[in-house]
Amino acid sequence: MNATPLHRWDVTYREAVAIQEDLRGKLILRDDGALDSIRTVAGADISYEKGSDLFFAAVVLMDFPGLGLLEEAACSARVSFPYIPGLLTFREGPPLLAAFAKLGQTPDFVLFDGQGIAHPRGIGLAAHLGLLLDLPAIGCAKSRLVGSYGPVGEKRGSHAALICGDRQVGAVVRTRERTRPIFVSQGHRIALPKAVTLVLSCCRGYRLPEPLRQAHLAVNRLRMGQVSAPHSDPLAKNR
DNA sequence: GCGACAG
DNA sequence: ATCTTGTCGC
Repeated sequence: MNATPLHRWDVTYREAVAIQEDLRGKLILRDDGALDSIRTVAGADISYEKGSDLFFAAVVLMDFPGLGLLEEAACSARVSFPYIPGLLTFREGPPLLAAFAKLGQTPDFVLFDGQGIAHPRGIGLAAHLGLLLDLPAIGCAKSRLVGSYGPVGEKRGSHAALICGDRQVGAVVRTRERTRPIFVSQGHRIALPKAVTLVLSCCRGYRLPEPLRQAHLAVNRLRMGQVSAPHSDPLAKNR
């Protein structure tokens, strides 16, 4: 019955690959009905000090399409899995999921800073975590992991297909003029056209969509040990 | 064997 | 990702 082994994070390289190969088939790459009436969006990011195994993760929840901050959840955690291209999920996944667990509300879709299916085994961080969270998810990477693409138009909103093998695995999107494009790919429960549209509607004059920008700012404030939220200490629930 | 390589 | 200083351009 249970063809899927229990998911584990303390794995070897080989086990991690096996988990990815097992989970990739469970991804849903079509638009989900939940995307018909979007009210909220979340963005998540990680930050840590060089050479340290103490990671900080933050998730911001914003209303959509207004993009006003609704909630912020954060967490710190020890990480031992090294950075290996293609296995980023096993390094950043646990802290990110811990932060999501503290979020009071469930977002209608999530933006991750990493690849969705534009990945060697078709399941990057955004796809993997979208699947585990069972939420529509989109991968927004700042650089390429796999695939090739042609020139991207100069205007905001222009995009080129990201091709890997004989498949389109994503889109290279110009979210801001005179700035390098970002790599958008399906994570889970969403089709590519909608993913591109949503990412663009989350941009507010910056290269990165607002949920990811805010999560990035939040996680860095956190690491710098600053008091950020007006109402609560993001790490208060840890104590 | 060599180059590529999300964060 | 992080480190690191100044600097060029809109």
